This record gives sequence, C-alpha cells and structure tokens, in this order.
Amino acid sequence: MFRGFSTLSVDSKGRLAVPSRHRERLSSETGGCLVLTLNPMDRSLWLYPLIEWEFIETKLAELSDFDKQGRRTKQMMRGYATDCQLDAQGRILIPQELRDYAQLKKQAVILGQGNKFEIWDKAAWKEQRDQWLEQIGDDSGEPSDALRSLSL
Amino acid sequence: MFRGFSTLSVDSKGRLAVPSRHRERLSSETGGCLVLTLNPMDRSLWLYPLIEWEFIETKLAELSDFDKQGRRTKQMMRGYATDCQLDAQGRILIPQELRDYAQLKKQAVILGQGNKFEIWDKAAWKEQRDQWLEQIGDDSGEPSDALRSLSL
DNA sequence: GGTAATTGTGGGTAATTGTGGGTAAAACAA
DNA sequence: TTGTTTTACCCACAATTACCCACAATTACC
Repeated sequence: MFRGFSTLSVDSKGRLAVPSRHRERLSSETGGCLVLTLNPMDRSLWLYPLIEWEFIETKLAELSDFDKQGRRTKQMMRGYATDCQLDAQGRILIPQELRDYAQLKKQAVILGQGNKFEIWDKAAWKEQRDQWLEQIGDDSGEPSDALRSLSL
Repeated sequence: MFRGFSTLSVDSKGRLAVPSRHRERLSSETGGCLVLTLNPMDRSLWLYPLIEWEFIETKLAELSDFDKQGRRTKQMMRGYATDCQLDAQGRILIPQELRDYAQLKKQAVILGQGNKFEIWDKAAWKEQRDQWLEQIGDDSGEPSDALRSLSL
C-alpha cells in the first residue's frame, strides 16, 4: 500500500521526481511500467503501477455504456491513460495535456493512496485540504454512515 | 494500550524524542516501523505502530470513492501517513508539512491514546484542554447517548 | 545527599535525494 | 529531405536526511 506525502517541483520540462522511498517498489513491481491518468473526481492525476492499472481497466470495461456517469468515467480514465517509466533520476514526464488538467504549476504534491499515487498542484491541494478540515471540524454537517462508525 | 503524558522538545531539525518508557514497545512491535499522520479532528498528529495503522488503513480502503466525505477522509489520512522509525536516540523525524499542520513550535506534548500517541504543540494543547474542561463542566451542551450512559 | 546510570537535547559530517540544465536521439511537420 | 520540437539520457550542484558523537539534565540507587 502506498502512503505518505511529499512536496515536489515540476520542472520546466514537465518532469516530476517520485520520492525515493517509493522508487524501488515502482520500478520492480511491473518492470517499471507505470500508467498516469486523470482523476475524474478531482483536478488531480493518478499514477498506477501497470499491474494495478490493468485491474482497474477490467473493472472499467465492465461499466455499462448506457449509464452516463459510467461511460464518462471510462472515457476519461482510459482516454488519458499514459504509459510512462521512471528515468535514471527517478522522475516521470507528465504530458502537457495532463499538466493542464491538473493545473500543475511549479509546486506539486504527491500523495500515496493505497494502490496508486495522487498528484496535485500544491496550492489546489492546500485549498482542498483546508476546506475539508473545516467540514470535519464543524459538527453541523451529517457524517455518512460509513464515517459515523469509523474509529481511528 | 498506550497512556500517559510527556512534555518534549522539537529540535531545530524537526526531531521529537519519544519518552523512553515507550521505546521498547514501539521498536519491537512491528520491527520499529511507525506511521505518523494527522489527526483530522484537531490540529495534532497521531503516531501509530505500523500494525495498528494497517488495521486503520484497511478500514479506510473500504470507504467509497463516490462519497465525498469518505473520499476526503481517505485522502487525508492516507495521504499524510508517513512511515518513520526511531533513530538511535529514540527520536522520530516529523516532516515539515506535519509540523506546520500541528503548528508545532519548540515545546510539544505527547499523549498516550490507546492504540496510538497524540502529539500536540504544548501551548495549543493547554488552550484546548482548558476550553474542553469548561465545556464538559457546564451542563448546557447535550451529551450524546453514548456519553450519557458512561460511568467513569 | 551524593554518585552513577539513564534520558533528553543539540550539533557535525557523510551519504542520499531533489532539482536544474546540457546535449544527443527521436518524433513530427513542412 | 530539412528544420523544428519533443523526449531520453547524462552530469552536476544544492538541499535534505541519516547516522554519529557529545554533553546536559534528569532520574534511580545506594
């Protein structure tokens, strides 16, 4: 399971260095083959080891074309899925199109999220985070049932 | 179960010494692997032995991506979960990002909380504590049913 | 109360990691 | 083809982190 947080910079060529503590796993897991695609829920990117992505892909294939949300999710995630590999310095090259989607500027953050990594523009992430923290903090909102029964 | 209170200092490199009476348990429990993450309820940090964290992680993994609150909770807790180990002096290095989140200055406190430790900035903790004591004391707030049936 | 052991704190140094940029190969367009 | 842009590969520097060692403060013990 991937976890953890790092602040990183996207250089002028659109490259992003994966934190070193994750490199070995990423380069061994599927011969170093990775898949980068967009996160349809947020303006951020997802980075999967190929083997994990293939599993996702089969699940996507099962989504009905007659359900609008399902169709769109499929289109987006598959359509933007880009193969990539770590270079000798442990970086990946993020295509222009995906950089635009996630509105990546110079500063980015990368978050371990179980079977994948999530990549955000730093400012956008902070905004999201603070918004969420506010919601958790005030007790006015209704936590979902799943959350209500969660003891950490 | 962890319990107890200690005042400690965070040095200029962001290191925090775990009280010695807890070291042995922390370094033996899961080969010394620990996970440090943020406490989404308060501006403080949680320190889990890896084995305890993994249990939390599986619970988080079950939350749906299509429920916004669940998704955010997952993102935050996993995203900020940082692997760490005690160094030769029994300290952990707290990443800048987490220090900022918990607003840790020079003085910190660490509280045993069952399956984990909670780490606060000392001043922030005192403030919180006094505030809570006031609230608990006056009977204006509505205690939940669970609390109502609690005999201490 | 005095001494010895343990614990908490600080800092130096070496290794690792993150970042930037140069150059050559490859892809693409005209 | 030729010229232009993009990508891959390499090298180098700066910042961070891990690993030591040393001292001060605290605690335990006689």
